[in-house]
Amino acid sequence: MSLYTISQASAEVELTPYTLRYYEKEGLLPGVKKDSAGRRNYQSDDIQRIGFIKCLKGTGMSLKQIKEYGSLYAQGKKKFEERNAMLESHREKILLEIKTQKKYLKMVEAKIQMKI
Amino acid sequence: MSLYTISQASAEVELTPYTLRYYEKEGLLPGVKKDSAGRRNYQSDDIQRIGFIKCLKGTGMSLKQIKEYGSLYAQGKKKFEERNAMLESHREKILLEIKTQKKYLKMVEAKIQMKI
DNA sequence: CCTTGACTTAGAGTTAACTATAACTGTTAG
DNA sequence: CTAACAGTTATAGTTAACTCTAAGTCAAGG
Repeated sequence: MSLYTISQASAEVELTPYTLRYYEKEGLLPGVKKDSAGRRNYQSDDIQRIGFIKCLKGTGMSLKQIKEYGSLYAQGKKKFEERNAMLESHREKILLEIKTQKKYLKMVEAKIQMKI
Repeated sequence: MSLYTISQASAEVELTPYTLRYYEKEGLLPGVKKDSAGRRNYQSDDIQRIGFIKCLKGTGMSLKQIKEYGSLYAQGKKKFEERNAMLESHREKILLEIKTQKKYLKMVEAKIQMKI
């Protein structure tokens, strides 16, 4: 099925309908189609987009920056360099974050081993 | 006997004096000594504690839970089991988080490779 | 003695990201 | 036909974690 109501989309992407509307209102998810009664109809393309938003957000990008990324994306080829630079630098951030998490993991494990 | 003023401690742990006072007010950092004029004197032990708070916070534990952990810690041996269970489950959370970050990293890298 | 500056407290303000409410509308089952 | 239901909007409220302000204290240097 390629069409989702807001509650189906909500279940699919594991975000509440509130959050989906909020993301749209904030401009993170432009162009969601609506039916004749004004109800949102999420396409599988929208689901993909939300998936990537979750990825960026889950790696510490703010909604503001995600919106910025989306806007570059919407501007197509001419903003390709800028958009990719953004992803590259975000990639570095994730790598660093993983490194930090591993360091912290060691600290927690050391504390567990202490047995005091 | 290394002693730190709040601004020295702030520089040492890379948290603002505001944040240090806030943590103390919230009960995350009980027992910080003060001099005769009422000014905080952080001991190297306090610096260690703040380091571990940063570790827990940096791995997604809420200040509320960190406070809870600290309170178990303060109750010594009798709460050892409970405290260690908390760390063990937090350890699992970190492992999962690292896994998720790696997945997201792959997604970002895939997007970079797309070149579109 | 006086000013400067680093501290103190209580409490107010800020920000991000939701989360909920109220009032309303169109769809569908009985 | 109508009641329940799932959606809509605009707007208000919540939460976590700071961050700042105001008013005051204290010690040291000139």
